[in-house]
Amino acid sequence: MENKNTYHHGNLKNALISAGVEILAREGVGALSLRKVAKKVGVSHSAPYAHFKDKQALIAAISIEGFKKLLAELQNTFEKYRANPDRLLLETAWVYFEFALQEKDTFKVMFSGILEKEKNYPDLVDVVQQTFQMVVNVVSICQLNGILRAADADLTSVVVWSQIHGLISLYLEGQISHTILDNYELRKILLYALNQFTLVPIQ
Amino acid sequence: MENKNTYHHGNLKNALISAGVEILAREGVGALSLRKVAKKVGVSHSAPYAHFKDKQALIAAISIEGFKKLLAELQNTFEKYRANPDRLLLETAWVYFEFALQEKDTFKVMFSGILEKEKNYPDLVDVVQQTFQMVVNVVSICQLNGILRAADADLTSVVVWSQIHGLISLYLEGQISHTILDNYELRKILLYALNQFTLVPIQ
DNA sequence: ATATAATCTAGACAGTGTCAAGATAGAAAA
DNA sequence: TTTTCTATCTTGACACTGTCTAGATTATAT
Repeated sequence: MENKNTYHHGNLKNALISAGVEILAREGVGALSLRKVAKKVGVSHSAPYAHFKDKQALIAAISIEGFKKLLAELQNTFEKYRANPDRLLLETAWVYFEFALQEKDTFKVMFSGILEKEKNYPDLVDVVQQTFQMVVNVVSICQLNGILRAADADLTSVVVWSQIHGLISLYLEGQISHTILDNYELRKILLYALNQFTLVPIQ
Repeated sequence: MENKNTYHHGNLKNALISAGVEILAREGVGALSLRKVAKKVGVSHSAPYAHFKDKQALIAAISIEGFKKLLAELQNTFEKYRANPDRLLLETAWVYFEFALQEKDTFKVMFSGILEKEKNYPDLVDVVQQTFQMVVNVVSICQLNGILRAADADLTSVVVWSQIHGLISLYLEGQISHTILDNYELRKILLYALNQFTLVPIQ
């Protein structure tokens, strides 16, 4: 995947992260091991320790990568729909859904509490905070345009985010019964959920 | 924990499940291993294989135990508040929160997608279905009493459940920023969330 | 150029899930 | 009761895991 001729890889840290993301996509979170990541990059099994304190640190880096990608897509959507606040909310939520569906196992890693709370990864906290800020931005615009109630934007954002996150999480875990999924497609369910929050019906 | 004198344990299957639950509570999901569970019960490292096909099967059994406990508490709450539908919704959600907070890692195991969807555990599907049915019951009563809109009870239940589940999940993962948690306690946030759904404000 | 630091390898260790072969004991059949 | 069968449990092995140490290699700074 990278230049492997030299003793020093040159870009090992990023190569390890990419390899980890690929393994997540191809084989799932259960197959993610430091040794496999190292082998995939063509480096010895303990080479990663020059760049990551432990496995958790690699997972944190992968999470950061995931959040950055999600954040970028949220920003795109924001620019695209900021003039149409009624669609902005739905499309923002939908981007979240699409990310979770496409990067199923990366999403799982990002939110499944593998990382212990004790250790704090400042860069991760940063990008999570930025991602949440995007939700706040969307909520704020919707409030200004009479689509959402004018309550505390932070509080509303947390609740809206939870709604979206809970829905896609339960869906990914297969917890939403098929009898419901047969009657309503995912986007319809999302729409119904978001319409609980809106002052004006959106579609 | 059980009679350990005889060669045959007598109640090994249940003992293994209990030991697993204890390890989850004491050391967290990262420390849950078949060998540790076996040692805790005082049995050889491969004795569990007489009762569980593999580690996933033990985890499924632990999940079932968790859902049964959650279900029992939901049923208690239902009986307690069925005459007060305005509190029923809140207290049902709160029981869900309390379970997740008390049995943090069991909750994580129940919902963190460790179990592969391919393998299906009928008993697990059963108890999950029963748990969801409790939500439907609560939602139905609330609809009959004009607390919730009279829409499809299944659809509304999925969305309400997602809201509750998303909120406590993000909280447990530490994703809800401290600036918000400093301003609002968890129950207030939950209340605000549920009031998005209700026709009449609840408190 | 030389010293220092960053990067990578090789080997080891304890712990893991899982399988195969065999020991033990309770249950069923004779 | 004795015999057979089957469920249960032990022992030993295997490949794989995360992590540590010691040392080799290369880049960087003095």
